[in-house]
Amino acid sequence: MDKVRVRFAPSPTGFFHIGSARTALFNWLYARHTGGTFVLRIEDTDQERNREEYLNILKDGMRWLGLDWDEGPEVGGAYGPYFQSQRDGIYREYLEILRKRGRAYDKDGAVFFKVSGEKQVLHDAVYGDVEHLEEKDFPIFRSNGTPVFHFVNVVDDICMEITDVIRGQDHLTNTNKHIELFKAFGAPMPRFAHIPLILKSEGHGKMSKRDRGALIEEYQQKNFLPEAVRNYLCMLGWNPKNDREIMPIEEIISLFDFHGIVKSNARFDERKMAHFNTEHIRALSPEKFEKAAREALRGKIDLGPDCEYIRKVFAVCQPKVSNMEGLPSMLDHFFNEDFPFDESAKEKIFKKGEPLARLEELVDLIKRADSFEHDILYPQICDFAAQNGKKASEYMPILRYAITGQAGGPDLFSMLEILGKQRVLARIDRALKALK
RNA sequence: GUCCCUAUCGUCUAGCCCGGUCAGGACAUAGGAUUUUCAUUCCUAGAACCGGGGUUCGAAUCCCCGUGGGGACGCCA
Repeated sequence: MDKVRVRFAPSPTGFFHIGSARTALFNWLYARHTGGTFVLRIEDTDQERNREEYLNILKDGMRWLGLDWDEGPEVGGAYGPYFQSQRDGIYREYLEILRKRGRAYDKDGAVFFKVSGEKQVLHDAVYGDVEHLEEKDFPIFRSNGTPVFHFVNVVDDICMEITDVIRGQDHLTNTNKHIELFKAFGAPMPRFAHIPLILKSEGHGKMSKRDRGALIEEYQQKNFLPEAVRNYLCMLGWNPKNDREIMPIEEIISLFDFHGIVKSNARFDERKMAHFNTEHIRALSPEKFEKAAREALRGKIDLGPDCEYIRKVFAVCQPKVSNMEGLPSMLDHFFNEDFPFDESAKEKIFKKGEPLARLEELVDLIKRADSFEHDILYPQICDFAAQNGKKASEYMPILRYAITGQAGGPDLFSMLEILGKQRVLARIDRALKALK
């Protein structure tokens, strides 16, 4: 069997849509699974709508998702150029072939392809055999002289020796036009594999640009883990048939094939996406977590250079983080003694009892404590509460609030240990004054 | 309107090809347990074979017809 060559052929006329991203992903997976070549080809024949910035967003999004291409813009390759706007000469040559064979004719200043009038059968790797009749001749060159999608798509797939066309199911009936063209050129037909569409999480139709979660840049901005987004996208329309979902990409690559692709369209679910993100964050090594956290905190909290303190802070926070968006508020107090006291948290803590009185009682104990180690201070405070005939839960929440300004967060005693006696006492003092 | 695809819990899905399992997993939801803080974790529960015909001893699984959902019918890609 020939070496697999697949391509992702977006047109840079909009932002990087989640559906496009998944098409790119499936192509990439198949290339990596088979040891084949992943080509990035830019279909920029519609001059009206193409914009340089969209191309950058696309390339940036693909790199972020780890979808590296073997041929295409920036990396080059033996089948270039990889921009359709630069392949005009090639399209003219192919047009001549069709003219000579009597399959192309002029009409209204445009050039039309003459269809065979015969029903074509597509042998789709996912959907099986699909019969369809293309009834009408269709334009292949516009009256302004530029070639049309169906034509350039097929010509390029022939020139670039694409073996497998993996694309959205919205192209299923278009494929008929493409089959006609391949046959008219006498070119070998690639294998087709259409993949189901991603539907809106609510309402009708497929995911559109305006839907929440539809653009890859949203996830970049919210500091989702790219491997989490990629993992979730893998499971939308494909599955390994072994009940596993959270998986390293290497495992997915080794398992990926057309057999696992589902035929019915999938509804996007941002909660499940969030779950994948949380799982991937928790699974990060300390080093990778620190790297991701630093990225998420850039411009928000100045951490300074790497040090033991930062590593400890990250270590207690990582198991509590569900998404990187919440990280700045969770970490703020570790790097800022003037941290704010959260109002809604205050309400919750002051709802019953006399938390400030309890806090004052703790001051003495903390002053006398000769160790701030988690395993020593923890029982001490429990004992202290018992001696006073109170529950430890009357002391802990207000202490947490005093030293962090929040009602939740990492384990209290781990934080006390990291902060140390002086800072804790100063914070209690500050809280006592601020909350009176 | 014409054509094409599709149909299992609210959602993503396994099972279907090669009929026989209490129809399995995950997210979400609701309870509970543990953790004298916070969260995690764990357990449990509810929750589906679109409808109707057929074939068969037996249908989620095969066939037909409806219905629902999606897509394509551009000098967009």
